[in-house]
Amino acid sequence: MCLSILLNTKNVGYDFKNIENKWQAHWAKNQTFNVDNHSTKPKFYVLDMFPYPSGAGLHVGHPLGYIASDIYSRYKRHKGFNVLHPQGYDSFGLPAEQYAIQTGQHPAKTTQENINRYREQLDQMGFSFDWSREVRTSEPDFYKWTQWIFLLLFDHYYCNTSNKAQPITQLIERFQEEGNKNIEAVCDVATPHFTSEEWKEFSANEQQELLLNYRLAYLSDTEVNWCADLGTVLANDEIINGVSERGGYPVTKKKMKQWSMRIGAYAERLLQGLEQIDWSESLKEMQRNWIGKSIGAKVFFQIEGHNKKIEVFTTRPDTIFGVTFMTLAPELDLVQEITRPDQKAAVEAYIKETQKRTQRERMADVKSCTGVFTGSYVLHPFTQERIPIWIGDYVLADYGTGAVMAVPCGDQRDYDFAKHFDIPIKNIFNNVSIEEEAFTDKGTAIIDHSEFLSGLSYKEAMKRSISELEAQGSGEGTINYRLRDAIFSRQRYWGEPIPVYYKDNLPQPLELKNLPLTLPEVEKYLPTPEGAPPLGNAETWAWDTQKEQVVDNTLIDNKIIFPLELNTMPGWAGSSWYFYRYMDAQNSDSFVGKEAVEYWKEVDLYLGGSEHATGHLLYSRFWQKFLYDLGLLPVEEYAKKLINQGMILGTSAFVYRKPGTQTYLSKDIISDSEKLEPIRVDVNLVNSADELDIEGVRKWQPQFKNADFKINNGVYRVGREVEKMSKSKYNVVNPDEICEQYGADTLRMYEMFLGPIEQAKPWNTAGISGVHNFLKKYWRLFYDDELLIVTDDQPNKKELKILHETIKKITFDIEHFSFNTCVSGLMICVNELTALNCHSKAILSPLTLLLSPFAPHLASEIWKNLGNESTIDHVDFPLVNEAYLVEDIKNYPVSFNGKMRFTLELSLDLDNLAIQEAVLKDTRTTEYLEGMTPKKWIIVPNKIINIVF
RNA sequence: GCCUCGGUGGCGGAACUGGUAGACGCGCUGGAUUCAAAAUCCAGUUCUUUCGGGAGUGUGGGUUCGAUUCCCACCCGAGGUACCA
Repeated sequence: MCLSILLNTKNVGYDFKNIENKWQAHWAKNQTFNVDNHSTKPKFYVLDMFPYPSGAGLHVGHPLGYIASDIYSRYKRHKGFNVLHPQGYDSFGLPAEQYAIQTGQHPAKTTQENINRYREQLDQMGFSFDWSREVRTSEPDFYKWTQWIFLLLFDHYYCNTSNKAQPITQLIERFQEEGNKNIEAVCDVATPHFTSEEWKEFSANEQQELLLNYRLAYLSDTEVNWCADLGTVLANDEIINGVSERGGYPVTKKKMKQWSMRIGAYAERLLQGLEQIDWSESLKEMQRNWIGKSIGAKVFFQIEGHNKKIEVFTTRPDTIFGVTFMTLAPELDLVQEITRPDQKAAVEAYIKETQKRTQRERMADVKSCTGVFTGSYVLHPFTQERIPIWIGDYVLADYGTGAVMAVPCGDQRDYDFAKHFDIPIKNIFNNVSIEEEAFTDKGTAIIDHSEFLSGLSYKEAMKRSISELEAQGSGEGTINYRLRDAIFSRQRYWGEPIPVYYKDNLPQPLELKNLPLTLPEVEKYLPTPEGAPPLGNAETWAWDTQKEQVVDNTLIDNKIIFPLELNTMPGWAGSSWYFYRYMDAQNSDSFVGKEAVEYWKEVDLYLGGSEHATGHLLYSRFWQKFLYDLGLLPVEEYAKKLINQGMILGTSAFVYRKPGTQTYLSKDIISDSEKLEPIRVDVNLVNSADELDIEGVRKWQPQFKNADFKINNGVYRVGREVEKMSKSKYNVVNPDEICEQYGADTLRMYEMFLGPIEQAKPWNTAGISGVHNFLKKYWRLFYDDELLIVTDDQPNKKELKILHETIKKITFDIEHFSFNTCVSGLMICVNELTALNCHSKAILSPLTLLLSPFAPHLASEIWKNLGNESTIDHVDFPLVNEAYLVEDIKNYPVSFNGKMRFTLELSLDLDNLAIQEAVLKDTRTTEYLEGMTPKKWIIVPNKIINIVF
């Protein structure tokens, strides 16, 4: 017994613990991966999406992308590049705030603790980060510049003539000269026209209000999900079935004055920019769809007996004669104005109902058809027919104008609505039946019963209807984007303060020299009893315009001292530009120094999850384009290439409780008819055969202390389910334990071996021993126990072939981010060399370099023991010598007449590239080829052979 | 609902532009070594079979001499859906 314990604890041969401690200390001491902004080497910037430091610590899903980017960074260093590979923390966020609400601890404190834990875990895995450039979005030194960018956005408008952002001062000058009638600028729809004289007569406040309609950061009334009981605004994410996830309180829509970003101004450029970047086609497609460009027309419908017109956007102006009703989004202000007294009650009730539904529910629900008639009519622009106005929640207020002209014969949604409410349907298509469903095929449509449009195709009718609408002033051709302006206010504590104070209810920006405007201390992190954001709890949160500093609220006189903004910025603010800060993290004069940004320019490889496709990855492109317009950044797209890593899923474990009892049935003795409550248990209490550690569970949670576990054949078997890895699901697997048991190199290789980097996959430690065994086997190529057994023997051709095949494969696979097949390739190589009993230094030395990006600790140790003076980290990667590969290639893929392919076994006369003998290997095709005699053979070594008949 | 991605042995996955499906690893089976265990090594392992073969890459069709790969329809799973990060 004693003996076996002794033997088990002694690590024979590959002692990963010592090796890893040694090299991590070496890297830290020598700052091996700190990178210089002045280098003669070509630059390469590898960026990870920085983590949010959560209280659960880093789990095995986090490092997946970091390992991949680290492999690539190390590879690039071996290829002679000056590699910038930084890391930092996206340290503002909701969870820290919620923890603060529960415990009263300052979020800065818990964030710092979490960061310390993350750092420890990251260091343990041997990443080659340049930590001297670390950034944290919640540090005043960093958010000073986030606030500065906000001020820049506030100070600019989007000029459609120069097609870029321009200073607001320029706009003011033009207003003074000519008013706003001829100005091509992106602004709010409702902005009235004024002349130069009128502008000059406006009061200063009136002018400021008008300018807000043009600023890229602006204030406007926006709808939010309001939960009165929690006293806070909720994300759609936090709402389940119309009630809050926490507590189950009702949620309603509420209008609030909020900061927004005019991202819509950049819609077209965000779309066009996708063409220049090497991102996956699927991700670009997601962004395209999110931006949602559609070409169509605005049409104005005169409201009967009213001086107003309703503006609609339609992609099908060709079907304008098929309009039989109009639908408005229930939340439009206009609805109140036009509702007739006899419909008032029904409309009000309907609006109330809609307020309970989230937008997502409304979009997801296509089956039920709901709506109410307002009692009012609009007039058709061409026929002057009366068209009833309805409201319906399938129309969304923030897409287009929130109003649609309904053409039931040409749109299925309108068709269903018309059928349901018995509204007439007009068929305006030639020779098409609309008895069963709407006719939506644009390709074959011929318009009929439509005056001047009759007989025209879709394309012709589109053109003609737009020109007719324009001629009579009741519409115009236009382009609409689905992309909405981004709401920028958050009623939270733990975010960047918006550097603005209010004078006469108008926002006044601070200046750069006043930044950072640091977060005030508060007693409570909840909203105030009056419903103001948490910053409303601060006692020192007023701006003294003379002293230019934050002072006590009691001093507010609205002459010199004014109240500061209470909202904070959203999570995406800091993450929209952090990658530039890494280039020059210590710079206190600028967000990034000119020299640094000229050198690094842009990110060459960006790695992160695809869940950010339409959030972070769009917002950051928007800010990039804006800062580029101002001449602050050298490129319009910041990330040349992007790889999305798939999420690692956890395998949760369940025990099954009989309702109302403390009896739990083993999974294998449950009959189908039994209704049981599945309860999650910690996956760490279950072994690989799904057997539960019953005693462990009893200790784990009090509810199981006296539970009755019904076992089968002596074991309790749990149920399994794959879902998102999360602390609350008790399925988190921590990398620390694996590092402890197998070492970081094994963890790194195993995570890569698990599958393609871009694919989502469940975490399963079952195969980890295979990778660990590989590293042990690798070690044994070099050492007999502790003694180096590498020889100076000349390698034979077979060994050289194995090595060069592997070099070729690894190089190709790293460059294509196929790290799982890299690991396989290395395994095959080591197996073959072991079988040949190869210990030749000429083979093993380059092989060490191949291993280095994947298992850097082990590679470093071996490299040093091979007698190399320099450490392995910046040594040249081995090059493939094709000569070793060509030699005995026998199997060539063959194509006939450039079309068919199969395999041919050839004996080649390599000197003349002539075929000596050819044997068809693929017998299934011989039948087809019978009687055909080749006229010409075209041979390209290592490529395809073409045979022309 | 909509957008994007995925579905291959008991498991993770491989298969380059359509050409011997299941590389590599796990697990399992048998063997060697060992007093025994660990570790290591060797052999086998898609299913089925009357041992001739037959079936097989989510389902149903299509294109092709030939389909995991291309096209159409469907089913299931994951991510996103605008205040989680």
